[in-house]
Amino acid sequence: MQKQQYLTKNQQIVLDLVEKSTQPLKAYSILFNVQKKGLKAPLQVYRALDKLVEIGKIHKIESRNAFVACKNSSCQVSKATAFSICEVCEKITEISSSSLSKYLTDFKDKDGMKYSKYNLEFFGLCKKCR
Amino acid sequence: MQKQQYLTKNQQIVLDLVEKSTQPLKAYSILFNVQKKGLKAPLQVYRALDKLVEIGKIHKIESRNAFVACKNSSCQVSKATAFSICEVCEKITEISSSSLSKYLTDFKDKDGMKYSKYNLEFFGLCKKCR
DNA sequence: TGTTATTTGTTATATTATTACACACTGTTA
DNA sequence: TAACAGTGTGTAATAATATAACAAATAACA
Repeated sequence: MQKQQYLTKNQQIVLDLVEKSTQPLKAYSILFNVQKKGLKAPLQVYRALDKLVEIGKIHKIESRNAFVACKNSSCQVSKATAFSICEVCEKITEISSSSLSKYLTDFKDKDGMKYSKYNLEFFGLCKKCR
Repeated sequence: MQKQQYLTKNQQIVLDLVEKSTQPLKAYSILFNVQKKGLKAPLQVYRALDKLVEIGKIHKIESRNAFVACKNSSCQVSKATAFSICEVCEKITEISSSSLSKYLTDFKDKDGMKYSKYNLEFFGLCKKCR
């Protein structure tokens, strides 16, 4: 069997919700919102989220246990992510800076080790909150 | 009242344990290990961890919900952290690269926004696992 | 000594995430 | 076409991670 080409029903329902949201959503908030669509159990949501993260449609904000849709339409795989997080209003923005991603993708540590993936989270105050 | 100068008993117990460990520890594994020393409840551990993270003695590996002692003895505040994580053996190393930290500390986004703190996690395979 | 902030201990509970198992769907291949 | 492999689904139960709320103890210091 080939790798899945299209999203399944559950994955599409979850993705639609996350894409509509202007801010990151928590898993159980997603669950609450999709219960009318038939996803009754946490696992149904987590499975959809896992897949969507794997194929790069959404990202997980690790420090917040929350999920956002990937804004970068060409993003097929989630292997280089960077976010800015306002510590007051919790506004979260995906950073797309080619110089930053180039710097980090090329980064080698002391032992010359190169990494296949990274996640970066910046914290500070957004414009409004300053 | 002045900012706390020395660690409290609970904080010291938790720090000692985390410093002795060669790998990151989970909160409930810490709890299990310090129960003989009188810390019986999760909250006692979490409170100590919060404080230790705040003063930079330990860092949290967000993607793993685990805690490591800071290897950098001069690290007083935890505001710029970077780790490498092996996705096979889960070995985690704190990266101390002055060029990396300079690059990230100086990083400004499109709007010219500068951040006060960041956390970076690299994923890949360590030497042994390749 | 009285005041204030911080820390502690305790119980209960909230939040986040996974295990386990039976079954269904889809395409491959023997 | 029947067996199978891989993936996805539904469900219940439970594990793992983290916080709320409150009363009491402790430390700093005017």
